[in-house]
Amino acid sequence: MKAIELAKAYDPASFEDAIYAMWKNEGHFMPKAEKGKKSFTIVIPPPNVTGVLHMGHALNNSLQDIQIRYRRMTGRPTLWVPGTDHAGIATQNVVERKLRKEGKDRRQMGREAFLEETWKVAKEHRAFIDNQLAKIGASVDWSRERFTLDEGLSKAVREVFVTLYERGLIYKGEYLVNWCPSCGTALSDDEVEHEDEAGSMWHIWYELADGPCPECPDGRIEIATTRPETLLGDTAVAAHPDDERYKKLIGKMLKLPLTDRTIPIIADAYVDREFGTGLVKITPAHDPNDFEVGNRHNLPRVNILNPDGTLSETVPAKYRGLKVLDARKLVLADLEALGLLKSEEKLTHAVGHCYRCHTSIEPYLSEQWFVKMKPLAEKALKAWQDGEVVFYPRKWEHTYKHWLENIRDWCISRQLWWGHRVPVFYCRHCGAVLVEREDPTYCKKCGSSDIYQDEDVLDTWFSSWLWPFSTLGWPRETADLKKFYPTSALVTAYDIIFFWVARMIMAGMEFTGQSPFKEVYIHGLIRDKQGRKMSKSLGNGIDPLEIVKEYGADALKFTLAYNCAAGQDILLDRDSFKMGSKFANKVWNASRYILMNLEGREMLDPASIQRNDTERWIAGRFQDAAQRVSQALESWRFNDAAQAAYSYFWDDFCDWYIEATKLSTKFGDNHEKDRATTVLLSMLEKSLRLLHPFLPFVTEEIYRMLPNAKGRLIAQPWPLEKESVQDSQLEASFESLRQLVGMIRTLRSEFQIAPEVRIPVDIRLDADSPVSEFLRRNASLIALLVNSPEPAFLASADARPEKTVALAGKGFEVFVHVRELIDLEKLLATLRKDLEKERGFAAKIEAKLSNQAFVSGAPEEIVAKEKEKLAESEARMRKLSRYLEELA
RNA sequence: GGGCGAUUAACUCAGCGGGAGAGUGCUACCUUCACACGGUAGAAGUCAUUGGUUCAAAUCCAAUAUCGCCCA
Repeated sequence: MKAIELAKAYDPASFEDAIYAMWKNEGHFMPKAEKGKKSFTIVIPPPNVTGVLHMGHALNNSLQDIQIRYRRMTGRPTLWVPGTDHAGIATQNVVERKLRKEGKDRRQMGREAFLEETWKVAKEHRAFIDNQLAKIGASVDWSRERFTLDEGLSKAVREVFVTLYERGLIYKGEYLVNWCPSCGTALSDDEVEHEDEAGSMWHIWYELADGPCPECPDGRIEIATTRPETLLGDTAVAAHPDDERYKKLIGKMLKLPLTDRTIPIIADAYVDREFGTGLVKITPAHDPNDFEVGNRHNLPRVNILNPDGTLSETVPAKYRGLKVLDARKLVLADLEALGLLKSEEKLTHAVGHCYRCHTSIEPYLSEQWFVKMKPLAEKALKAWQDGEVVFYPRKWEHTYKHWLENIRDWCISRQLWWGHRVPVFYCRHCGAVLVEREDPTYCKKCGSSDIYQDEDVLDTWFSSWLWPFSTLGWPRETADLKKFYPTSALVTAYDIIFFWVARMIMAGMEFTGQSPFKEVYIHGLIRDKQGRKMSKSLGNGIDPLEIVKEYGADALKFTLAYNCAAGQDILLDRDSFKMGSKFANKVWNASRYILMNLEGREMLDPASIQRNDTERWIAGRFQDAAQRVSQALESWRFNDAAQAAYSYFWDDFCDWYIEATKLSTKFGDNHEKDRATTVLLSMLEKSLRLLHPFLPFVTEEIYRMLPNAKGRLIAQPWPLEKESVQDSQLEASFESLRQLVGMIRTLRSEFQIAPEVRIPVDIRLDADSPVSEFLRRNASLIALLVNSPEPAFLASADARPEKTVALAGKGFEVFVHVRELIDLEKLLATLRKDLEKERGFAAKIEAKLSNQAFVSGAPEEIVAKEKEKLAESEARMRKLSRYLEELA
């Protein structure tokens, strides 16, 4: 063979793009048809089409990619469906902002022109996101990429809307909804973020219309509110029916301040007698609870707001057109002037904000479309109870359950243009409501063709909740749907369990009769080292593409996986990614070393090869690692998987195995060199397969150079063998060798013996030592690893050689010929310290063993282990004491 | 108010019943063999506090404190 020269430094930028293109062009991302193998499918959580992938996406997609690559290698037909989400509000905001900069306005443009513009922007952004996914190495099947506004997915939305309508689960009605005055649309409850804000509780006097009376000599009552401007929409004041203080006032009328209206005092059990004065102003059009009270008492609803959040025609002229906060100031000032403002106390209270633009949400009375959620939620709950869907970690199932059990109807109409238009038509002639699978051209009821479509669009989540099956072709019975649905797993962060995960399960149960995925893996969020969420406003975000540029996609992926412990948030800074980068570099250089030494070597027939101790040992370590990685990935424990791979490759493969092979490759004869090289190449090839899911690019790049490569690494079988090659005897023997080498190295280091100084070493084997054969057999290896001439072996009865420093091993002693090189006092101190430590250890075990409760209570094997530990410790103490005596 | 998590080495975190671990950082020595993005060796922790269960507790239970998240 010829030597193969890899570049001296690992430089991911020089090959990652080419490798990705190669995988893609060769069709490796598409599922292979394997008979008899169960498919493995993941649908990507679709990012917002106008968004930019942040570190959270990088984590999410890295984890999916690791799973997908692992399952693909196990031979299952594996599919990862990519795609994006049209993100109604967010996208419309982006485009409107852009238009404003150009001096345009969507209303002037008209719906059609606006949508055309939005499609253009969406397409550009989508290409950008696709590129980002490719950069981080996501092995998604691009031929199946979907967008929530695609024709097929829109069909699914239509089908679902009409079906739910037919089943009586969709209705239209005038209710209080969460209104974002800035976005100009209704939002669902889940789209409102509550945040504590500093506010005030104002106490206001309401005067009785008929003046003072025996029940209220003061002629006025006190109410408290955090939103004084809404008093303009009050239609009653309520007290608890059993509240003795106000019983006699029920039915009396009040002058509503600042207006010429009068409102009644009513009784309703909703009022909390303990709170404030026990009297509550009732504003049915601006508070959810008041809305209910209003319904019970048939109160009028006075909607004081316009859709843009300014005060409407229903309020006195001076307040009209003011924004809520300005109106509040003016109302307070006017109340003050009238002597009706009793007091103000500061408090903090939770205020709802729009999850897209962060504007304060107003409860707003309007006509909207809703989905009746109870029946859907029941099915989703049952699916979970029946074990059809399992969460990793399990704790998120509580969140899921709690949300479903307390679910409220879902407001699905949005006052936007960008999205799936509500598929409802109205007849101008007879007022009929037409909900059909195809757009009607005339009214089915009266035959008139004077019909028009609802202006609103549907909530984006109304299309994303269908994602796992709509992407596979539903409602058509496609081959993909049959083969890949239900999908295997969903990978997402916990912040969208409500928005998305629970709703997908509901939709899956309702429309396909099964849970859309079997497993839900919930990972944490990425935060900075101070634990703060990464955000644009804080400027503490880390752009995954910059990390890819600086360290490579493998470093990004590996670092994220290594730090991804079940259910925990991940705290990172830029430097954290050095970890993955260093590991990739290590893999690169270990491979470089092996490949650069192929000159003149010949590959031997693997069947003819006799493996030496180290080679059998590393094979065992490899199997152990493969097993641990597999198990960890099967149970979604990414950090365990990454750590097992890491410590195998670095601590075992590089530090011991490769080092040990130098004995053969540097000092062996040609046949021995060929033999060792053949084994090395085989172990490297297997190791690359094991590492591939975590470091796909660098492993594939190296694999291309391997003389023993077969095709592409991405398509190679997962290297876990069924038969165990582990040998605990061999493990233990190798452990002794490591101990022996470690002790000598420590001595050299502590007494500052230069590395190039070769020091002779004798090894005295204990009488019954189980490792004597092993150590004798590996004498040359020991010599190589500690830089000594080949050690001489002594029997237990042999005398200690002169002028040596003694070291106590397990089953052996080492005599190092360096007495004249070292400081006697220091050596004595070291020995005393060791002995002291050993005594402390032995004393603890003795105490345990002399405790009758322990001996009788603990399992036998534990007691036996303790006895063995004590015996070992005693043997070591005997050796150490002897060394001290000899020195004295 | 209800729920969930966290508290382990200077930092970021694993471990979750049987002698305290990793990565980074730190110290010493080494640019000689693939890697200084390296090697070898080392220092570093009353596992938040207080009780309890157990032969045995960082690990299980209870309370407390601090921090964080979700829901109302």
